[in-house]
Amino acid sequence: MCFGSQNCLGRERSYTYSAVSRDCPRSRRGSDRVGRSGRLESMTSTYDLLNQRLSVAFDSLVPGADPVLRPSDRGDYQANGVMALAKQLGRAPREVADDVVARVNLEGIARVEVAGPGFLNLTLTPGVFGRQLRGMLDDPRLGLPVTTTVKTVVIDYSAPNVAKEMHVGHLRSTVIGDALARMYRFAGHTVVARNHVGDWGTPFGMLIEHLLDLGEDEAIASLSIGDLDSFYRSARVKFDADDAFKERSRARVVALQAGDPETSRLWKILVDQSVAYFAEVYAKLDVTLTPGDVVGESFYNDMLDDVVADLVRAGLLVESGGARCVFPPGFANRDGEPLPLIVQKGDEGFGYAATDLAAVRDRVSNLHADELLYFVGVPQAQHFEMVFAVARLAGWLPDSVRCEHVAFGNVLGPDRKMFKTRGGETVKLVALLDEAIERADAALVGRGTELDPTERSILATQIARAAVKYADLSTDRERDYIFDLDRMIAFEGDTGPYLQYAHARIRSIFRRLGEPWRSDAATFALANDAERDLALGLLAFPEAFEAAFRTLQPHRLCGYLFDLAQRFTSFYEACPVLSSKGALRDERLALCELTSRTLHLGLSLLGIEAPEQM
RNA sequence: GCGGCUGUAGCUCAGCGGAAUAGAGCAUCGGUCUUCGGAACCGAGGGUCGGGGGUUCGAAUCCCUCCAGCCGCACCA
Repeated sequence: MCFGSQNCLGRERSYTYSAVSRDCPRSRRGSDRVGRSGRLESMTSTYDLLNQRLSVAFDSLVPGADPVLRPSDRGDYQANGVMALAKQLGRAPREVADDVVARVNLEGIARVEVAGPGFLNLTLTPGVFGRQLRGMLDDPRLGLPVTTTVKTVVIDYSAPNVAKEMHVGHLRSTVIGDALARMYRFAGHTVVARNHVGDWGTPFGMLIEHLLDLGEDEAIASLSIGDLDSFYRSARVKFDADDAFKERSRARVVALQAGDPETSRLWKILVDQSVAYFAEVYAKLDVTLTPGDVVGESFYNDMLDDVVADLVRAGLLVESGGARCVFPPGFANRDGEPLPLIVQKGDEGFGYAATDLAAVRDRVSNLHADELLYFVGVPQAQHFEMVFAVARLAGWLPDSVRCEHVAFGNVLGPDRKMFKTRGGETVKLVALLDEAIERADAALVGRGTELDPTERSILATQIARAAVKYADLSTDRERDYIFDLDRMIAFEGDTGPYLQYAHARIRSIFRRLGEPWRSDAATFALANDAERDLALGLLAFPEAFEAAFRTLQPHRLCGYLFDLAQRFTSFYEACPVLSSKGALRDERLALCELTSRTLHLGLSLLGIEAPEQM
């Protein structure tokens, strides 16, 4: 049975692949180049290059020993693994260090020296700089690899509620989830985005009755302008104050659950209007979610009986206090008694645990997911632990499937309390974005921009989005974070606009250049320290991406990009580009080109635009 | 009570698969500017890494304990 649009949309969609982001360079997949040998080869990052060579030497002393290679302020990189190795071997660290140096082959790659208790400080050769930078220039992916084992990854994020306004609480899930979705797609995986909207449950009785009271046309008009909160609130007020309305609402819930056609039609109106509204918000946020990704709770209605049947068959379902529960081992309530996951409530209704279980089951068995990622706030940590535990007990979730609750902290106001308006209400997401846009626009005006109002408004929107998203993405997900518009929109320091500005300045250089420029002739002498520092920063892009991707922590990529932007502005101050001549000019232009592309790609992986001018 | 998260410079945060002087942004103070976009750059001051123990040649990082704050803990999602 197909209740409504979401269900249909969900099924209509091919399960294999959904939205490609507007700027997600999936189409640019082309890093696999045909090398001199004629084989398909992918660029090896500088870090990997060093690590591979060092590992050979370490491995010859103790199999599998890790060089512990890190960026360094003493050299370009340092390897700290010698001390641990020495301990295992029971030898003096300096002696082991000398031994490693004697065994390692870094010919033409780096100079090594032993320092301190046994550090290996590595200084890259000019030759390796030249080769690696050239490799990046010729690679649209700038050295970021494409996976050789494509996985199907289900990313569950955003999850607003039907007939309810999206508020700041949805911001983090939406922004962080979207960034990871983009990163996964870029890495070559198949992403199935799932927007698990709240489209089912008892509130829908009152919402439908309220819709009828208003009249359909009136209700649609009210919902389509995005005034969801007042719609919901009005329904709630009537429900609390009017017994007759309350009675109608209850009856309506029963009708909805029974699949009454007229009730389903009315329900669908609510859902459709809300989904259309969400799409507007996503567009405003520049997030890749589409209505096709909406697969709400109701989608799983038909599967709940099977979920229960499976649990019964597995002997896991226990009746307790009138409800049907599973007691996964290791969870206790406040009295120290086993804590249940309530699958079916005493009134026989299903709660969110049942839906979440059905979703796991569906995503593994029907979508053939290799990974399940849930971008949901940290307060739900225990809930997900229990759901995953039960799913494993029930056999729906094999160990081979990576399943993670990618939690994030709350959004707090500048007073460190949950972010609310003066009146204590949740802050609408659109109101927040509009405010940011207004401030960005005012900043543009204040700077005496020459853009016409239309261009200016587009730019202000891009800047505002960058400010808000970067602020959210650039700190460790799991911590609560303080939403302070003043700081994030300041355009100074570690902010999205600063990164955009760095990028725009580079683009400006190429605009001034007038003629088209090709990097083919560029070579890298890196005579100036600022040039070398910038180059070193450029080479580190693959590690930064890899770290952010592997740990599902976009803030690592943010930190890298900010560092790169700083290296660039230092270079920009110290090294005139356009007024330099000959090979030096080409070299500097090439560094500009690479920096520009790295910032652009890096930001796009975070879901942040990089305008050509600001 | 049990479980989880957090505590690093005045403020906001990195760093936490242990490593050589604990980093950044903002704010403060001082410099730079007839040159590619000053939304910039260079520099300075500012920290008993919540307290205390322990492991280690070496701890912000690992272990124990205490303190403070936030969150979750049976039919709302």
